Order: sequence, then C-alpha cells, then structure tokens
Amino acid sequence: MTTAIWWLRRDLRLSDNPALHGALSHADTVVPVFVLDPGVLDSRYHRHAARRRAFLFGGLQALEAALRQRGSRLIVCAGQPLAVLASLVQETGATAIYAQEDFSPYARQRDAAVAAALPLHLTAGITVRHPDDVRKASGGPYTVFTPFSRAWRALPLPGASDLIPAPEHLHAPPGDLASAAIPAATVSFPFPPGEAEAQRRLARFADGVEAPIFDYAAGRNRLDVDGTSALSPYLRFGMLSPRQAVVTALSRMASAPSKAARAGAETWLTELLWREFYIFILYHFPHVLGLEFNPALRHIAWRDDPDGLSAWQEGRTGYPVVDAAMRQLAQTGWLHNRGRMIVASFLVKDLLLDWRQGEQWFMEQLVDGDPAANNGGWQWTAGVGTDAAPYFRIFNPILQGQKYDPEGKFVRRYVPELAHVPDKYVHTPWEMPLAVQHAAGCVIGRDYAAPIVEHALARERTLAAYRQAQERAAQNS
DNA sequence: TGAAATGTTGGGGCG
DNA sequence: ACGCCCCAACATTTC
Repeated sequence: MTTAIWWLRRDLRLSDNPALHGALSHADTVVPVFVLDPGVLDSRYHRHAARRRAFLFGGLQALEAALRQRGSRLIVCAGQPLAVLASLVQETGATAIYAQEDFSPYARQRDAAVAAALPLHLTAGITVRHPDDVRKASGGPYTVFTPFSRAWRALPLPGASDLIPAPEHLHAPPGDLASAAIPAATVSFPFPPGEAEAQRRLARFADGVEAPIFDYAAGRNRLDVDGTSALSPYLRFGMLSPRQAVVTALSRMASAPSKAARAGAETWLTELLWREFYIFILYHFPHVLGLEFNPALRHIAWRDDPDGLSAWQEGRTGYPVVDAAMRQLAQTGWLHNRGRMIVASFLVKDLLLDWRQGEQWFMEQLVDGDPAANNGGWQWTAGVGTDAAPYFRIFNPILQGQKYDPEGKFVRRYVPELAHVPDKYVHTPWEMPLAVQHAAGCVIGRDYAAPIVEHALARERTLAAYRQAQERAAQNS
C-alpha cells in the first residue's frame, strides 16, 4: 500500500488533471488535500475579494461531492502549507506530494519551502506549456505577444488524446484523517462554481455548428451580446483545464463551417494564449506586480483624486458605458473584456489615476481575479507594460459605447436612470436638451451625473503627463 | 485590442 | 465649356 497526497491549489477538477494523475501513478491511495492558507486568503490581493473566496469555497464543495461519488473525500486543513503537509505526511505515511505548478511569486516561494522539506512533485496544468519552454532563439523570454504566440503555436500542439480522463474510482483516504469544514459560501453571483458547470459552459460556447465560438471574432467585442465564453472564473481556479480549452479551440478551428467561423475559434485560442503570455511574463519578471515593465514610464505624475476614484468605482462618472461596466463589475464580479478595457482606459487616461489603484479594485471585485492576467491587462491599458498599447492610444468612452453597444442596451441594463433616454443620446446624455431630459425622466445633475471630466481635455492632460515622464526618463539615462 | 488631425481626391454647384 | 470652390469621403499621419 502506497499513499500520495494530491495537494490542490488552482486545479479544482478531476478531468485532465496532471497533478491528480501523477499522484495516482505513484500510489494506490491518494489523499486530496486543500490547505486554507492565510498567506493566500489574507493577502493584499485576496483579503477583500469576498466573491472570489465564495467561488473558491463553492468549488471546494463541488469537488468534495465529486470525490465522494468516486469513493473518496476532500481533506481541508487551515494553516501554513509546510506545517500542514508535514503533519499529513506523517499521519498518512505518504511518500509523495503531487501539485500543479503555479508561477506566481508567492506560490513559487511557498513551493520551494515545501520542496526543501518534503517530497513535492510539481506537474504541469496551470498553463499548456511551461514558461521555460517558449523562448526566443537568443534564449530570452518573449515580451511581445505576436512573436510569442507564433512560437507557442509552432511547438507540438495538444490533441484530444492528450487529455487525461477523470478517474472513475478512488481509494478513500484513511478514515481517521480529520478535515476542517469548508467555509460557507454565502455570496451569490451568476457563476455557479464547479467543474460540471465549467463543462456545461464550454459545451454551450463551443459545441454545434452555430456555436458562439464561431462568431467570437466579432461577438466578443459586443457589450450587448453574450458573445464571450464567460469561462474565466473556471480557468482561474482550474475548474476547467486550460489544455482542454486549447484542444477545443484547435478542434473547432479544424471543423469550422466557414472561414469566418474558423477565425472566430482562432481568436478564442489567441485569448487563451494571452492568458499564458501574462502568466509567463509574471514568471520571468515578477517585479511587474509593483512596477511598470517599461522603465521609461515609472514616474508618471499621477493625480491624487479620491473622489474621482470613488466615482469610477461606483459607476457615477457621467459616461454611460463606463458607469454601466463598473456597475456590472460591482453587481456580478465579472466584466466583459471590452468593458475592462474601456473602464481601465478611463481611470488611467481620463482621470490620470495610477493604474495600480484600478488593478487593486479589480482584484477585490473580480471572481476571476488573477494577479498575472489582471496586472498584464492594466499595464497594457496604461501603456507601461510588455507589448503595451502605445500611451497615446486613448479610448474615447463615447465612441466605444456607440461602437460596441449601438442601441444602448447594455448601458440601460446597468444604468436604469438612462432607461428612457432616446438612443441618440444614450451615450451622451448631457447633450439632451432640457425638455428631452424631463421627458426621459433623466435630468443631468439630478438623476444622472454630469461628466466628471471632459474627455478632450483629459486626453491632452494625459498625453502631456506621459510625454513629460518619458522626457525626464530620457534625461536621466 | 484608438482617435484626432491633417492630407488627398473627386463630384457637383456655380459664375 | 471651364475654372473655382466646397465638402464629403477616404487615406495617411500624428499623438
């Protein structure tokens, strides 16, 4: 009889799970363990993230149920991972610990400490490839997305036969092994946690000839249409295998009924690769968590404006598409990617507030909040990161609304004050003549905020601030 | 995975 | 008929 510990972290699934598979290959009895680690749960990023914690705890409950169906159970322990695992190894006589390798700075430090004392085996799974396996000819890591994705796709691609099926039966861990209760998940949101739900969503998105994945190239940009996969929370906690997602994208590219449909599936693959890209960037450049990747833009004169920050957070900037997106985020813990770009651009380029304030707020609000992707996205928008949007690429919140929510359907859903505003004014309500404001029951300044900044002026202000930061950096070098 | 400013072109009104 | 101007539409450059 041999025993191995399967240490779950960001792989709350049974299907296509290399860590579970490793443990099963090593031993006949596998002890599934989740550690409630104060180093994670009470960290700056996760302390206030009530919705994400609830999603995690719900995911643990779903996994516990799935394990019980297969004759096993989940052992939950609170404490420092090294101490918890050391005593579990002693109690169970386990000869190995298997876990999915995680590339964030905290995780690497934690795992190094565990590996120094215990037989820890790290497996693939959080990404399809290892960060060290996609390198330039010179040996260095890619810092520009397009050549990165080209190199990624030139390597041998995974296929359906590479996916590891979920085990049908598992030996139960020792009966006397104590488990803490999974903390109650009391927050409600539109993302039912668990692997089964992730599989349903993947099927909804990608199965069939008329699947949304085939319209994804255009559909993903529309705020008023459910054109995205809405799988990010599931990928965040490994309730869905990234490899299964990539295999699905590749197979839909092959089976697409038209050229446009193929482009849709390929665009989704590209989004999955952005995820890998930013995880790799954080692995190679962990300092991006606090610092701009671009040294020339580390000293922008950000404004200090707590009222502006609150207006942004609460969705009262006076720009309908910004406010709708911020309210969607606050209500649901999720935001369309187009919406993320619009509100991020507004915070950084219209309010000239430090992108780190937005990064922090997103981490508190997002069910899918992940340090790598979130930091990468914010640095991209701020124009300070790897392969970033040039700093002068500034979104116009009016045009973005008109382009991606032409009838104002999305805006009206989350900003009910604008429900009866004519389409013509739905993205520029301050332009309504007073009589129209009254007819619409939306008087600017009374029922809905006047714009807190004028976009054209804000744009000039930001261009000047960035130019100045760059010039100063050039002088100092 | 921008938008604004500036430049170019060509149709049509008009003297 | 012809040149001139206006300006919309599109292209290119700039931020």
